[in-house]
Amino acid sequence: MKRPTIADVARRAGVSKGAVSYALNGQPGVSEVTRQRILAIATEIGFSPSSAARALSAATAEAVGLALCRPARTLGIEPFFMALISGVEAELSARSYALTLQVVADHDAEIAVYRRWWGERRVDGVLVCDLRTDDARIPALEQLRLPAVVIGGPGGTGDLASLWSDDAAALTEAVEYLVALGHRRIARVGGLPDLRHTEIRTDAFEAVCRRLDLAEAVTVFSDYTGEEGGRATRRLLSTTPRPTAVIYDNDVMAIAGLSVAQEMGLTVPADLSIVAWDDSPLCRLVHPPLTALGRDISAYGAHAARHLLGVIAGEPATRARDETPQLTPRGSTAPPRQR
Amino acid sequence: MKRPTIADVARRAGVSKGAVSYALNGQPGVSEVTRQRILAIATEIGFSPSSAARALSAATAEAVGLALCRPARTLGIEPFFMALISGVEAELSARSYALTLQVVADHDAEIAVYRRWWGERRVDGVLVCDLRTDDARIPALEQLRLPAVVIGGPGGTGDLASLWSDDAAALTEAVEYLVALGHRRIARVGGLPDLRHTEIRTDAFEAVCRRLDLAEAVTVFSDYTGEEGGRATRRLLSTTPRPTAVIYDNDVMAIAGLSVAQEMGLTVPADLSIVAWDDSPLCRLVHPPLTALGRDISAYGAHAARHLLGVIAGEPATRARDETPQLTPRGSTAPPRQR
DNA sequence: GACGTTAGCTGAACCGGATAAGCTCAGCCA
DNA sequence: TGGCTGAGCTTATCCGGTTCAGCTAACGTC
Repeated sequence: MKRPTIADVARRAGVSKGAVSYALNGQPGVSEVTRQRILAIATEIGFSPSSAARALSAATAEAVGLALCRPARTLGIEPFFMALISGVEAELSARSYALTLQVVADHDAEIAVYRRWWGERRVDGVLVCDLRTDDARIPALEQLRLPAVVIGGPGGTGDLASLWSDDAAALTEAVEYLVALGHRRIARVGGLPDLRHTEIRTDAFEAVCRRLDLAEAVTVFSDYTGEEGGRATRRLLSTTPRPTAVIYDNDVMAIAGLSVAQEMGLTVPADLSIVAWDDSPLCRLVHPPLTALGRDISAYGAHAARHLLGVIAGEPATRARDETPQLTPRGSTAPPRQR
Repeated sequence: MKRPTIADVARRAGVSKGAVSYALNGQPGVSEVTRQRILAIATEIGFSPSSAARALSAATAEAVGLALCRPARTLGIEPFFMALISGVEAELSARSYALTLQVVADHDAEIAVYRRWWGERRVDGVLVCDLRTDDARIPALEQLRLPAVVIGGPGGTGDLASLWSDDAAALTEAVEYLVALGHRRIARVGGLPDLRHTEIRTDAFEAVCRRLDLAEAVTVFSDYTGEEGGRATRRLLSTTPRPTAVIYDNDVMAIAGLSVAQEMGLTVPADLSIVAWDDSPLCRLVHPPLTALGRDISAYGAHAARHLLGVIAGEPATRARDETPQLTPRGSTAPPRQR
């Protein structure tokens, strides 16, 4: 089966290539009668314009890039990325943009990918995940002038467009909720310490603990895997006095923490309350179901994609705020047992 | 920052565009001295050839497509796809192929995407997931002559290349293992019934139950979500006599099943043994950790990608077999309690 | 009836590579 | 010395679109 080109359509319609181009792109320059005839023929022979040819002359790739910089090991487990991607995709495919994905080992490799994509004109813009403090990708992208939307912040995104959610407010709400239940010793299992949102959450945690006059705000850092989450939990639960509540920076670690607590003979929520970030179906799978700070991650991805398409179209690079994560109380939180 | 083109390199090297092209692609036609000079200049000004221009003249996109046809709801939870994608990616990026991803609603939409990709010359080939019995995508791809590798089978893949793993053997092994522990009433929570691999597993399940003279081989079909997996489990555990072991078609349903069993006051594994497919870190997160049929899904993806690149290069479309899933016994299986 | 005006189209240039064909010149041989 | 060869380059063409300049015929205007 031969792929039809614009010349095939032109020949069958008895017009020039240019006329076909005008007709298909809704440009003036052809009569309505001719346009309809050309459209009918194009549909009939199943013509879709070569993305390469279009990219070459229009200098636009009709594609958006996403580089994921996490080891395959942790990529799979967290539902976060897949949900994000499906949201991004929904927005992109509605405007027939393609999504180009690349898994990279570290930030240097990621910057190299951006540089290559830019040189190859393979993408019109990129989405940047997992913002770090003092992130080398930001100046690199600014220098390339490659349209980008940073998913993260606020702060540390340079002059690039960004999309952030108010993690500080969400964490504060979670702590206040636990305090309202009667908790005074609250600990936290954080994510990778050099990620910007870990820093934001840690600062917020310390601030609210100070404000509410709680015991020292202990944060143990981890790497989002179940193993590390379990280990961190074991360490926290071995201190005296033991915390009566733990907030986890993702769902996978929270589930591992729940397992560890039960293994150590503690009853959740009577002996230990657990709050997870990244509410996902996983949180409802376990027993008791986990109280979680969640938001619609698909919508977050869609929002980011929409924002990026705007920047590509030439809109100013603004900092947009997405919805604040909402606390959904479930069975894993309760007043602490009186002792 | 202006993107350098081949003309820029040519100008700085004092040669023609053609000479640069020969030099960069390792073709004869330039002296070694000139080649080195051109390469040095290309590196210096950070030149990478426009993928669009190359695609246009070479008629190759240097990209592979993957359409995911599951609702966003279930896509996120299962680690399977993300692991598969990271394996595919590792193989592709090593040969500087890009991966183009698209999430679609159903098979008709997926076929439309293939048709568009083909017309746009956007991809050189595609990976096909979630093979169904009597799958409309197979004839569509054959008709387009779009290189493809079907992940699934055996059987039902037409003349397309495919990659399959011996699910029948794996399921048989799991049943034999449970029988060796002393189980006689084994049930199964299957995936979507019109998926080819569900059919294969169901057939294998019925065959081994007949051979070992077990009670009727009951399979309850589900949709891979935790909700449905839990519901199916509740139904199975309410029958009399109750099964003493359940095999689940994915990890998420198995975890939900574990939760339901514990909620109903059953002890796992004393009252109920549980076996999960798709061994993933999730299986080790819960308590007790789940006995699982697992394989290296990243490697599976890499294998599929390698196979597809071969087909694109013109190798015959063969049916390759990947490693058979291995049973990893953990805490969720034990001899049934004597009653 | 001569003269704009404009709608509706054509022809050609262009995007940035790959590549076939052609040109130049050194080296070699008769 | 002239002809032949082949290495090493240049030139021109092509891929399949977009877009601009230009052409033609119909129409309105005074």
